[in-house]
Amino acid sequence: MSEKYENKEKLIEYAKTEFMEKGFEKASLRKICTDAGLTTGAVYFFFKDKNGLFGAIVDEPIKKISETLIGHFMNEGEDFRTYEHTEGDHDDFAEELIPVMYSYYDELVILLTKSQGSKYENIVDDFIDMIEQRYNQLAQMYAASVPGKKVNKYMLHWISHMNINAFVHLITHESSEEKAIRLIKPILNYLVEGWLDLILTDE
Amino acid sequence: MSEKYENKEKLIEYAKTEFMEKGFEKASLRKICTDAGLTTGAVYFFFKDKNGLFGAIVDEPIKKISETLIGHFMNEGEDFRTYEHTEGDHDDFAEELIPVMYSYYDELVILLTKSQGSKYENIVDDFIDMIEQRYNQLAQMYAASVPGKKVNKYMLHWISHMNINAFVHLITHESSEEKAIRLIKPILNYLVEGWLDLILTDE
Amino acid sequence: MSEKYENKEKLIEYAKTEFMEKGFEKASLRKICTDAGLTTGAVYFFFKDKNGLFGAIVDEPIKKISETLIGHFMNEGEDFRTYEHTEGDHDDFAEELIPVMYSYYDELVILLTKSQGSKYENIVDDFIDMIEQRYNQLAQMYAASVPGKKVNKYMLHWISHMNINAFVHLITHESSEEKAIRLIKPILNYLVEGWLDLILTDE
Amino acid sequence: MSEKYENKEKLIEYAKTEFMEKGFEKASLRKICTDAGLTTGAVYFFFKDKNGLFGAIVDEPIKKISETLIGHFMNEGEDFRTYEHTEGDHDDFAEELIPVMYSYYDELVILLTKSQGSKYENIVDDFIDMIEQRYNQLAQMYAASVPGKKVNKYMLHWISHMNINAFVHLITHESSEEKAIRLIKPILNYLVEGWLDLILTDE
DNA sequence: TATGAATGAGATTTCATTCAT
DNA sequence: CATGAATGAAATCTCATTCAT
Repeated sequence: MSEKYENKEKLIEYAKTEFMEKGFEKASLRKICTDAGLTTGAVYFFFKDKNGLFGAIVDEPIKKISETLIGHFMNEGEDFRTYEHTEGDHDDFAEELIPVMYSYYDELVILLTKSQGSKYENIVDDFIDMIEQRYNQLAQMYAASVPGKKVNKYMLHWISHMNINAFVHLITHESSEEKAIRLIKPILNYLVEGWLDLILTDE
Repeated sequence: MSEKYENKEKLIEYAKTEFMEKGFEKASLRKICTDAGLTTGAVYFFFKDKNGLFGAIVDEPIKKISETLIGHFMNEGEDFRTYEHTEGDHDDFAEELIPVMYSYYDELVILLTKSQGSKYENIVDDFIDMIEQRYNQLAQMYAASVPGKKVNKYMLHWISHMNINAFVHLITHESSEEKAIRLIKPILNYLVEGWLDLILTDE
Repeated sequence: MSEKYENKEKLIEYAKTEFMEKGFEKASLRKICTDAGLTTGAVYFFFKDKNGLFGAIVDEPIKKISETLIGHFMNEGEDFRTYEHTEGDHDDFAEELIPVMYSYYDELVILLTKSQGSKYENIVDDFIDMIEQRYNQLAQMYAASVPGKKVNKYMLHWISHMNINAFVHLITHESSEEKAIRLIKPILNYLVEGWLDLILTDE
Repeated sequence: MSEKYENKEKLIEYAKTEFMEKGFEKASLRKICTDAGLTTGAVYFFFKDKNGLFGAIVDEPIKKISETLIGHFMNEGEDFRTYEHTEGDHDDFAEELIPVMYSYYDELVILLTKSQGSKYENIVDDFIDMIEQRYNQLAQMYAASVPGKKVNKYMLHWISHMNINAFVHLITHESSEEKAIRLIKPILNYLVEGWLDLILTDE
């Protein structure tokens, strides 16, 4: 039973190494298989194709992170009454997301830095889109309460980009989860200071 | 004289198109040459290799931008007496850099988004390094004046990253130079607010 | 009992679809099995190999058609006294063969148009050979009665070819049995007109 | 100069052999190149792909045959006044077409019997279409002159098929041009006897 | 200046088939 | 009765690069 997925797991393991080293595009299936002691065709029994093998590595982390993002940014639903996020909010968010991220450390680094050429190459943009929608809601509410102002779409997108990027930068530059948590909090607070002002433009 | 490098220029022109479409890695030299009405070997007369051709597109913009960066961040030399950068500073910087960037619009977009696999794939990091050194000087000075504090290297790097990224994001999302200038100023001001605090950690 | 060969039948059914779509060569056993809800190896329990599976589809129609051909062209045995086939003869033959053919419509279309690469790829030639032998008998008799003439082997083969081809063309271009019967009769009559003359050459 | 296309010609030569032996589908480019003393990639310098290489063999014969067909079946244009083709007509046609065909003997045999899987696999149908159009004109004229009759499309197609097939059968069964000419004439005469009657159906 | 030819290495993918369980 | 795993061979094609001319 423990042997059942031995080779599949082996394949995934060596794939991680190869993708990490060379990136999706230049990674060689032949090498992965040889390293795993299997023949090239074996990949195609377990996975649909090269993207499928890559997916076997990154699909779960993507799912978990998406869920966390959705849970945090969507669950508050329609009934939030204030756009005043406090420091605590960010701390909670960080304390929820960082552990998820660091439990898939290798996988995430691969996904975020080595996916070019794969069908996941735009995954960061997807994450950005997710939070951008929420930020847009907040911004629109705020704009409605400030006469003569409207939401600046560029700034909204850039701020969303910055937020996601803070996490991407974190995991790609700091391998310790503990340190990561300590670093991300002030960063989020820094980013939140004045962002609403930045986002509003004269009508 | 104008005909002398006709073919070289043609090659560069079609290379831009191809690199823009497919990225460095997947771009086909054969297609570039065919499109230019030349044969494959021609590239190797004018350029060392694929990277050389890519360089013919991006070397000049890189040089100009580096000069601007150095000019702004280094020229002040040792004699600056204050870390208090004012809004005007950033505006000057933006008004100097943006025109340079937008005068190489296509080339820069290629460099910043399509260079993976080329020897320029880490160019953004190089830019970051350049400003990071200067920020480090400022931060060290500031730290020296605040007892019990030292510079947090991670934050320093991240802030540098953010700054460069603001420009990268700009040129890859806003094609109008005029609008770009209007957008970048509040962004730089936003970023500068509180960054020194962020960068200092308890010793 | 009806369930016993359920999977075997399922396999055959999906094989028909696949062979029809892609032809023997390009048909994928893996796809057939997947479609049938089974795994690749299953084919090799029920059938010897790919050709065996193909045979499971076409063997019965081949047998029935061969029998009809033999029955019609051989049964008359040695005792026919005339080479004068009348219209009625052909009508009888057509009325006997067409129903057999159309009761295996799908199978026959597959056999006649999709068997390239299989061991059945020359089946039409086999059918031709069968009737060619009989035509040869007739022709030799006729030749014997006409001084200075001998049978032209090429013409004999071509006429046989035409006859079989009339049926192949029919089933691959007309799916209605009723119409098929109406069409084949004048065709056979057309073909029989003057064929004996064609077949004889000056010695 | 005589060496200029040496390798290209060599490639074509060995391709003929390989295609003839195994058919388009199963033919191995690798083998063709090895036999020609070249590497696999060489094919892709001279030709677009496998179909391109096949085309280098069969394109010219196809063109010549099409021209002959068109010349014979189309040139008479609008001014033909009778549908009564005489024996001489067929003889002329045969004497024109057969030499063309036999001057591309190998190429045609490959095209007609080994093209399955290539983009030429339906070439025979194309030829049939060409003459079918002309036969249709003749048949419609004839039908117009016989009250209560109309053209039977199936018969029209079948007759066209028979005519083309007579030539296909010829070149694939008789390698001598001289004999071919002697054989095809009576065949065409045989086919033309009564074909108009066959083609007309009661309205 | 550039061509045209060719290399050589490698890429992903597909497939029928086998076999222990 | 059928699975699931894996093989092993081959397939087409693409590419940057080289080099004699």
